Amino acid sequence: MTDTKQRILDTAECLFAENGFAATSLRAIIAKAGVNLAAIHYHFHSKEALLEAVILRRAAPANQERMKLLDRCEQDAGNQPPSIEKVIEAFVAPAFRQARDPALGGPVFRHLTGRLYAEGDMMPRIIATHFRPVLERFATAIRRALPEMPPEELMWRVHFATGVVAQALRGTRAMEMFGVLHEASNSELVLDRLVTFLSAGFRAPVMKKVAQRG
Amino acid sequence: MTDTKQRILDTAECLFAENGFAATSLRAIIAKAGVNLAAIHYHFHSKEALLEAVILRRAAPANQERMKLLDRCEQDAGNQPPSIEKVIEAFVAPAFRQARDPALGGPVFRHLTGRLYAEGDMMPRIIATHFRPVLERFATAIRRALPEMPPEELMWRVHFATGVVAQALRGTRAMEMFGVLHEASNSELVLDRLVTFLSAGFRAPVMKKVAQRG
DNA sequence: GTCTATAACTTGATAGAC
DNA sequence: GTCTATCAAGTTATAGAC
Repeated sequence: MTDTKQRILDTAECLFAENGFAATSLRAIIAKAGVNLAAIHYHFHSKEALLEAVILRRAAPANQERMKLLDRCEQDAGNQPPSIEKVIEAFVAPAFRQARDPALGGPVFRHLTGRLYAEGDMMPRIIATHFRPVLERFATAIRRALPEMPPEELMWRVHFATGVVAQALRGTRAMEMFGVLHEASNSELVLDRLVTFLSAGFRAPVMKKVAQRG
Repeated sequence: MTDTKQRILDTAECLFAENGFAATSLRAIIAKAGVNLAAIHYHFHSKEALLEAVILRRAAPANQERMKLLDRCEQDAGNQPPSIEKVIEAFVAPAFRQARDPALGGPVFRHLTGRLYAEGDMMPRIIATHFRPVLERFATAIRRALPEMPPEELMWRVHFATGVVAQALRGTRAMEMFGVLHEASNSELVLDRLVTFLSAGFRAPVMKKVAQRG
């Protein structure tokens, strides 16, 4: 990959994560990257295709790792389904591992992922294309880990959990707003905290009011 | 309030919720509202001031109701702090109540709130101005409801919970992506599900690994 | 592959008639 | 209060020289 192309990808990743897709102009990217405007259209075709390239570069390996981790969980568990803790960790860990590796852009892409998850409907095509297979596989694993849970209830919990993951990935700037000191958000501890919080939510007994209606 | 002004507010609310702030042009608003471009600049001063007006119109009464509900919880509980369930419900219920009232714009503003929560850092000034007092009051209530929880851990759980609330408010379009049938998201049941999920997350025992480090 | 130049269009904002 | 007309700047994208 040429140096120019890579610098464009890096800079775009950074600015999309920082300001969002719509609010980031190509000219802001070329200014920070020190490249020519036409170079973007040469290497990528359009602004949207650039975003897709940015996503794919990091999401593809992360999603492969997610699948591999889930494979291993299911092997280790033998005939039984893996616990909800293991499934959640398999899904979230790759993003944190990536964030700790400067060669993979450090925490920048994690922020971008968080933003994309959170905006969600803003770029449904891209999300659906590159995340759907992984998400469906994990949805199945979650169903198997909690076979007693009514499907409708489980769907809602997955929905809620998506919000947690997005928030956790996006980082802690929201917390800083309140002037709270806190540990680095790529700490291993955050992953543990996340798994604890989510697993408890998933395992919570179904409310009677809800269960009666189905 | 003039009819024009109100139509601008309604339409802007709708489009900001649908497409985000940056991606919504003033001309898209005037087209859908059937008003003149200059009218926006006459009634509001700028695009950003329009957003703030949109937010304030709904957030102010909702936040007042949040405070009132929390007051009542604390009265009912006497000397003891109210349970985490009650605190969470006091915070979230007004948004759902508002969403069920067509006179208050129905679910539209709830979607917008969810988006603002989720984008978070995108409009920190507005969020900080209009939500900070409420959030600080509720943070205190949560601390009192869970006095055993180490403050650092609690901060993270509040951070995670913010993501859940944002996701729940934003609605279910992310779920629809997977073709799942589901009940209406302004159902009373969703509120119960949300409270159940979040309370369980908050009450989860602190992991040993985390507790050791503080 | 990289550049300049520019087309073609959209944006937020304003001036001034009515 | 509401309109038309317009500004100045910024946008994505392209054509064509090198």
